[in-house]
Amino acid sequence: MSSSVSSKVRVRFAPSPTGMFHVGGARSALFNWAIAEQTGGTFVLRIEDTDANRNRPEWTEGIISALAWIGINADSPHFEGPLMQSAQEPQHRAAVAGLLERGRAYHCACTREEVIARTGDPNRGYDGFCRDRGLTEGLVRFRTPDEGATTVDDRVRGTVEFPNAAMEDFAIARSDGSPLFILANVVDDIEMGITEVLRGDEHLSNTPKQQLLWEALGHFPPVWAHVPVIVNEKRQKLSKRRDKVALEDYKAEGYLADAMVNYLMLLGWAPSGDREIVPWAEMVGEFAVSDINSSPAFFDVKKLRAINGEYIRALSLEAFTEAAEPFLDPSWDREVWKRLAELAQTRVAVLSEVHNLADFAFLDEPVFDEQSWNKAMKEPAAELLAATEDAYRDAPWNAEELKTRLEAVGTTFGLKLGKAQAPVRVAVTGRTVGLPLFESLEVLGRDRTLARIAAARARLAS
RNA sequence: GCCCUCAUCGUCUAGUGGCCUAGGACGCCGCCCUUUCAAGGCGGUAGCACGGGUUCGAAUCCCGUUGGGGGUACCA
Repeated sequence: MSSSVSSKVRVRFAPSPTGMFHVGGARSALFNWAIAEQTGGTFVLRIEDTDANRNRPEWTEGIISALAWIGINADSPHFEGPLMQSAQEPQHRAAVAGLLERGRAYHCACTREEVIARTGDPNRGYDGFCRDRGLTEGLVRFRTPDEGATTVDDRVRGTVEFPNAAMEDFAIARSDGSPLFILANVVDDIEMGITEVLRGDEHLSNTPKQQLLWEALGHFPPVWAHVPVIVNEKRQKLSKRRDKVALEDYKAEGYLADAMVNYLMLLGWAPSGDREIVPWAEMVGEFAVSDINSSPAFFDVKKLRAINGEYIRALSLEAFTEAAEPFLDPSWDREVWKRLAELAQTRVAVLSEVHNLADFAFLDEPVFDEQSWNKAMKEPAAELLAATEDAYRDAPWNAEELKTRLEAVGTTFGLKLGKAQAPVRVAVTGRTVGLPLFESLEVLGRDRTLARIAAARARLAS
């Protein structure tokens, strides 16, 4: 067997471009990226596109931009690729030919029905019928050992033994000669000099087969690390169909990349001490594959939201104002938005929430939330609104003064400010909760404020 | 069915035989602050799946049970 002379760490991330890039993949990529950065090694992106009819070129672009979003940048010196697996087909075929030649693999012409008919057990795997028939066509199977066990040394699971008797002679190439995932994956890893394979747990049962392949191909297997899957509230592996898993959706909702990265790293791994909000550079410094948890982790959006909120609040006002930009209506006056941004920053957990918080300032008239209206517009709302309108007509237009005047109005009705402000808030913003009222009024301006109060009075009267 | 695997508050986790009366965070609840809502501060709720061992001593080691998850394609 040959072994690598170089001690340079080479990891890889090998998604198949068959759908939206999802959070589980993102976490695996992040773990690999952390290893590459920490060791000064290389992260190779390989697109596994051997299943031609399930691939679409645009998915590849999506993967690259999604990786870039979470900081895995193609311009980094640690980044290599993307390599298309399909381009490696000659090497795959050569490997199959070599295995065939050395008797490590053989052609098989059995159909599944025939195998079942022979074994009488649909659950049992292939029975090895064609092993020594010397066929020259049909799919290609790898000859697995009949006895003993294949031992996989995994950095997160420890030593895992797989009895060879339970391992069927698995297929490595289709009848048309095209390579199958299990083979192509190994050949590529060998070609690319991969030293550590960190991937999702769902591949653990492929590992003994792949390890056999590495050895049969004349190489020492890499260091394996299988990270637990991410599950939904029902404790099942996240699925593209059932669960909200697309990284892009989270981005579109207003999750910050840094927050997403921080959260994803916390799924199955923890920084030292009682810390959770940790910048990437620090996490890279202390990340260790052997510290990764071995039990499945639930993707908890509530926690993600909380972390995102922390990151949003940690932003400078300028950065926040800018980050929220994609979530604002194009028609909104950005100067007005700038005055509102400061008030909104502590009140959103995801950026998309700024829209409903700020919209009142840009609409011709507020959109009334019925529940809010019914709750706030009770006695003596009509009179209070009238008094407020009067009090505001000649008021110096600043938040402090507006507050003082409404406070005075409230007093005449025996109401504290908390109660007195409710009808005014609903009249002006349409909702019972929102940004601080007097600052909002200051931004809105006298004319629009008075007009809205008058409109609400009219609506109340009818 | 078979193979593999996992098991600490509802959730993510700390914990690697005595520091554990099990720590932190999210969530939830309460209080304070307060023009609503947040933010912030303070406090509370809640957990070692079960049963056997090993040991002076077990959340930590071993065995079993139960429960969960993954795999079992001429998919990746």
